[in-house]
Amino acid sequence: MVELRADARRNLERVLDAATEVFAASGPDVSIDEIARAAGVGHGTVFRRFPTKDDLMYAVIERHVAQMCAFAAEALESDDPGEAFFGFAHRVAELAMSTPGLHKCVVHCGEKPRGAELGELSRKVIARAQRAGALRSDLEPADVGPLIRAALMAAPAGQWRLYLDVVLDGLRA
Amino acid sequence: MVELRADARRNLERVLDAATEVFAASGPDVSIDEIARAAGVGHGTVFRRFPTKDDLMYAVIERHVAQMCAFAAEALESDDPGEAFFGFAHRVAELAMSTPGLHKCVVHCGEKPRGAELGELSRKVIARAQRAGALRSDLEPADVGPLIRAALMAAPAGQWRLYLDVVLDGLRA
DNA sequence: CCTGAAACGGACTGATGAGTCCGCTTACGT
DNA sequence: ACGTAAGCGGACTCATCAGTCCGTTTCAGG
Repeated sequence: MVELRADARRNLERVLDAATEVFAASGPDVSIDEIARAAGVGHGTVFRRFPTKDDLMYAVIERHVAQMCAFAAEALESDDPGEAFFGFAHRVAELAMSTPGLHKCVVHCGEKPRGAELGELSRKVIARAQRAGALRSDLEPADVGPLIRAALMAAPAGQWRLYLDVVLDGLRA
Repeated sequence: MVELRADARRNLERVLDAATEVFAASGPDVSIDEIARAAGVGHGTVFRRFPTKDDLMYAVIERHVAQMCAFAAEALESDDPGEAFFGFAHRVAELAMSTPGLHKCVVHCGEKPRGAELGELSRKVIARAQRAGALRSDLEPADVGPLIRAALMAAPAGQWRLYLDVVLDGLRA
């Protein structure tokens, strides 16, 4: 990609903005047509930049996932592994639930974009908390994420903090 | 429905059997065509008995839900509300996870078939346990089901008992 | 048997959504 | 200003699936 023509760049931005908005509002199941309409372009234009719907979704959630990775990295700096884990969980949940639609996209994309990196960092945060005795150790670090995500996605509108609290309580050693 | 012709009755049974099997294997998203094929009938035949896909699904999960209602009724007899609730939760989970595909159907159908009845009975079991101080009371009885269901559905193949355990621990007062 | 109503099943419709194609338009270097 | 390659967008294909319709087959009672 040497250099985009001015109109191309403008449309690319419009598409990304619209996609972010629409995915945030309605989750991963919206059609490309809807996004194209919101962006004020033809859907051919969307597909030219993002060959598949998933490609577009990855682009949209990239920042989200990067931010979560940053939280994890930060948690690894703390010298109280237990506290670090619970703080991390709260921060990630806060970010995820600030735009539930986008979070569903993150879940939908699973390991693809920077998911692997996020998974790896989380695993470290969790394993460290387990080693410190702050977290029950009869489950794999890989089980913690799904449990929390499941609770968050099951929660009705304003209730997710309560649901998170229940699961985190259940996770304590 | 005065009396079904012999071939009609035979096909009806075939359809119900096939639908149970296929829904159990693949959850609520299978197509009617697939079920009809498994039953060895045309899909027109399926639609004649069950005007919509949901009608078929209701018919298939009816026993499932009835069984869960029975568990709830039984739990209400017990004179230890706390124990009754946790036993109920385990029994329901056991039944649900014995055929995860069907359980997804139950979730999909939500309140429709005897779901309302099940919801009402569960509510009583939960409220009783809360009154007895065995369950944290900062959540509504209606929140307990979703939390447990979410954990079960998030669990990988063999791990659901562990996930259930985490959530139930978090629910204790 | 034989006949009519019940049941059958597959062709058909209509909706939806991802991804392709190509004739027209427009930016931009010369 | 102008030629051209990059970009555009919508019509089109292809696949899937719920639900309808109707010509044909089969059951069952007389």
